[in-house]
Amino acid sequence: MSDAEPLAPQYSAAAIEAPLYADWQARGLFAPSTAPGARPFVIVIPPPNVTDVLHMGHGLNNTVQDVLVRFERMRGRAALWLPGTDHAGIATQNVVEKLLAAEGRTRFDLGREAFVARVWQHVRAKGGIILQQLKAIGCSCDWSRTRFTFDPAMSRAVREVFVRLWEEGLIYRGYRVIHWCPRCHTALSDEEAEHADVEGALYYIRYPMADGGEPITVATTRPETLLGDVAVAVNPEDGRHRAFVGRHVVLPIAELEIPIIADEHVEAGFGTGFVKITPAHDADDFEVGRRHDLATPIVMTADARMGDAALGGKPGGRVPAPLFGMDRFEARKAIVAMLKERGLLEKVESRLHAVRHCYRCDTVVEPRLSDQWFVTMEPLAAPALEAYRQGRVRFIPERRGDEFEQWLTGIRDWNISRQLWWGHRIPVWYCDRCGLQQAFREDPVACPACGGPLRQDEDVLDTWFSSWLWPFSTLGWPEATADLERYYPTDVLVTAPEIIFFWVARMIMAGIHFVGRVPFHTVYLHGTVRDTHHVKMSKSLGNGIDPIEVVNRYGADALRFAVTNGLGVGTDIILDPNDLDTSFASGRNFANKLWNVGRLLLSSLGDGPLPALAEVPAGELTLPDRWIVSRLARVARETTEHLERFRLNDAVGTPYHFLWDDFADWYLEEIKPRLRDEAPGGAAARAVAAHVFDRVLRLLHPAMPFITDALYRRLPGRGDASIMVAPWPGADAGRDDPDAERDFAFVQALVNAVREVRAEYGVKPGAELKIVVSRLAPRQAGAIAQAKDMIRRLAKVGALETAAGEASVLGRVGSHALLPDGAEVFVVLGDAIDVGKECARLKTELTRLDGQLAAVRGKLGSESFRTRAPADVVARETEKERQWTARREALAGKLAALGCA
RNA sequence: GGGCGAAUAGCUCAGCUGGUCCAGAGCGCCUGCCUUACACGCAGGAAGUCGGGGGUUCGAGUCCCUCUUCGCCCACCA
Repeated sequence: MSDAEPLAPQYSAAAIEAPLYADWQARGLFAPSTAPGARPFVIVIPPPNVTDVLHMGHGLNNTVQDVLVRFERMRGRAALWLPGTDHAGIATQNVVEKLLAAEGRTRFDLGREAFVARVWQHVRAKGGIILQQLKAIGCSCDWSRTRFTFDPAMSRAVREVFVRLWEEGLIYRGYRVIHWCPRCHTALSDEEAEHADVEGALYYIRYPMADGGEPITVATTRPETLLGDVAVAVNPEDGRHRAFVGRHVVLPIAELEIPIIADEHVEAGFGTGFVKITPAHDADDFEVGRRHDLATPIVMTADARMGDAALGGKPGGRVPAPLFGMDRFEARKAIVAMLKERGLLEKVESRLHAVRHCYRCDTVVEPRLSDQWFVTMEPLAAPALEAYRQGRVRFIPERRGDEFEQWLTGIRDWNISRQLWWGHRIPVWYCDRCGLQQAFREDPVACPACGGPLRQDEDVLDTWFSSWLWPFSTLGWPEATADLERYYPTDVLVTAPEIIFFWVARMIMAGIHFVGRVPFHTVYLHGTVRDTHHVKMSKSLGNGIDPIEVVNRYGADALRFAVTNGLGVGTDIILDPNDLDTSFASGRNFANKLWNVGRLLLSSLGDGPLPALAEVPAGELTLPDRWIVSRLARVARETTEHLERFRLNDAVGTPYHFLWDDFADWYLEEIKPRLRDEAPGGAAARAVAAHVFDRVLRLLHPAMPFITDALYRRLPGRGDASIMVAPWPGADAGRDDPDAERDFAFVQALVNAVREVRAEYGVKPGAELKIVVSRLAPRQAGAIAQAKDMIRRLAKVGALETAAGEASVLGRVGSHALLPDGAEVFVVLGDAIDVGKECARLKTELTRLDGQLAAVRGKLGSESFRTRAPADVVARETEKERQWTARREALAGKLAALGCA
């Protein structure tokens, strides 16, 4: 890739992107600058699951990060974007278990060691594909620092953190009801058990009184847990039922006598007022049971089949033979049928209710009583809340901070143990001889207390227990490395809002607790990629768009343009998976436009070095030159500000419209004749065009890295320098020139007016017209004089006359159009004129003007407006009224002259 | 059940501190052009009661209330 190669006539993303990426890598441009004084700017990637393949969500997430990183790199920061992957405990284990299932085996057939080896084998063979795919979309990550949450170094950080928390007394073992996924065979945290509405039923079941009295009725959505009931509870304040407390009922099917108790937990007004208490199968009931010292019989196995845990693998006890081994949902039906048969089913009401589901496999989660490891979160949450309230970490959009705050305020302890094999094994050892139970930094050989043999806890840690350390474990913590010193804390975290609690909040807590500083000052939460029905894109729903396919068809730049251009702060991205052409048309079109602008310029700029803009004598700059340079100044400022405010849509849209609407449609059209050999003004035009194009390429580079670099390198005098490290256009990008902007706007209005008349009257495209521009202010006359050739060419005008006052050419042979500040243009059409049509045209204009005038006069006529509105607003309205009145008079004059009715 | 957000052209969205926005863009649509950078283009154009209703204000797409519809987050009423 060098500037010696000519630009291909046809833009081909495929032809430029891969070689450029290889070149960036070969030059080491992704490593943070070591220039003295370069302040670091750091982003750590939200590590995708190691076995993931890129989907649009990743495409969006990583494009945003790359835009920010490239922007700051160009601004001279020592930009580091640290990449990596997550071992993703449950997800990855599931993937390999599925592979085994295809072979007709389970992980238990292999055993723990062989299974873990198998997962590693899979990860080594198939893992990390996604990192290669990130390269295809142009991500400028420092690949030399790639991390994996299961790397030895990361594992060491995990171990250190666990032991520290242990030493601080913040880790404890708890026997309680947790969320259990019967399919994944593991406990889940509260966050991993997601609510989803399910069409269910409320079953009203009669429990006969042990003393033969009238049966009571209990309402439940989960009849299958009935066998685990140990009591029926009523609210102590419930007048209707208070008398029942202390009596006993006969638990149906199990045929056991259980007491009726009183507990605050029961809502008196709800249902029948009687609630079955099943401590081993419901978290609330567990608390009730604890308060009343009740037994906790387990009647379901780990895979959610009926079975009395007390009896091991045998039927009996609370679970009678016909139900034994039955799946929970089958059992629900069976138990309901049995109750019905016995006349104990009073009624069934269908009901929509929220049921928790496994976030990895979507199986309905089963509350399960078991021993698990927990982290006491409150002491970690308090400093995080304080940091947030002090503004040491902010959220974009801001409202997401409220969610964060709310969650931290009511934080619950974190269940960190998983009954999986793929993950960081819990570093706790047990001594069966002396009962020691302790966490170790290094694997122990024998019990430090009694010298007896030790066995390690079988469970592994929640995958998020390694993720929450990511911003500092990746930089070498717990070692005091140079990287940690230089790059921590990081700057911005870019991620999806659904991960705030899983990850963002915990990283903030961990950063403060273990390193002493918030891990990033800004959390930018972008939207979700959805289809045209606003359904989140996902592989399982089949409504996804494969970003790699988009790259192959339209290029990474088109992909990136499309996602950033559609990205308002906090809004979702809607794309149509059934119409890639439409979804990515604007990006593809724009890339093509850029390419062709490049072709035009490169064929005209010559090979020699061009003078810098500053070296062109001011006197040689024409009105269009000054105009485009002034526009550029503003566009550079605005683009910078949009990026600083994370308004990516505007950050892309601003240079897009400048390049297309101003630079290509007007400026390039204007300078075409000047670009011909030896044409007057050519030197200035070349210098200005090269300057402006160079700068707009830089402004677009963060969003469209490939095509901008491909073009930039070929600009004269660039040698082979990459735009990646070209300075970001600052105050020196252009030169503000309000006069030039106003004058050029007038010229544009004139050209547009003539074009409209041409279209209106169907004038042949090639035909040159005569126009007379009249009622000109001196400044406007000057503008026309400066842009005469351009007006002739762009409006196809053969003869251009100007007049300070009223034009002498009037009558029924042309069309009038009004220009800014009272000027007007008369387009001579000769016989082509249609008086009726012209009258209609002018009348439409008059009607519109009258409407505006009425509005502004209404305002000015209002006493309250003149006294209460700010003086500058009143002045503005007064000026409007003056101008519009003048226009109206001019229009009325034309109508009269034409003899319109 | 609690909290939050959004409703602007056929579609996807801008419209940032209420007044130069007589309501904008991209895609789509209509008309005319292959004008030697680009038809993935050029020029022109049609298209919106700014979800409904009420209010605040001299003035509201922009602020407040309410209704409707979508969406998100949280949640132990079985």
